[in-house]
Amino acid sequence: MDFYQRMQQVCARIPYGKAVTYGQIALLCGLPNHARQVGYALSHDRAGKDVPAHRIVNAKGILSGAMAFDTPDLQKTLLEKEGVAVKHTGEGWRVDLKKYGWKHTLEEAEEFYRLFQQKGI
DNA sequence: GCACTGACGCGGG
DNA sequence: TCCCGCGCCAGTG
Repeated sequence: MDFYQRMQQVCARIPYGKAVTYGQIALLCGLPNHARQVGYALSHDRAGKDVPAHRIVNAKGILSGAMAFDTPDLQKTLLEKEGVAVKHTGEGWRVDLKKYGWKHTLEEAEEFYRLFQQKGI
């Protein structure tokens, strides 16, 4: 099970209407400090094309919007369609991670990873 | 092997 | 909260 396969498994478990950060994805894969690889993987479709990439944002909750989607507003549109409020700020479109974040604490993330390991993934 | 790149993260002020 | 600097690491040429 390599990094990209794990990523696919983790991404597939992101709940509808929630947002997660790159760093959390890496952590849930059991590989801390690999946030950049998560971004790389998504932008190059290394983790499969059916992952909910629009639910992945950076640590501040800012949408990448780096033309990685077909249209610049696609990520924002998809999130709003799921009931996630997206607010425009100086840095770009931002979601409230306090409200819509999937995992809020390190403990929750570690617990999730333990369950992941038990399944042999 | 080397240098550079990037959908990033974090601590300090 | 915002801004800044430094750290991080697989891919790529």
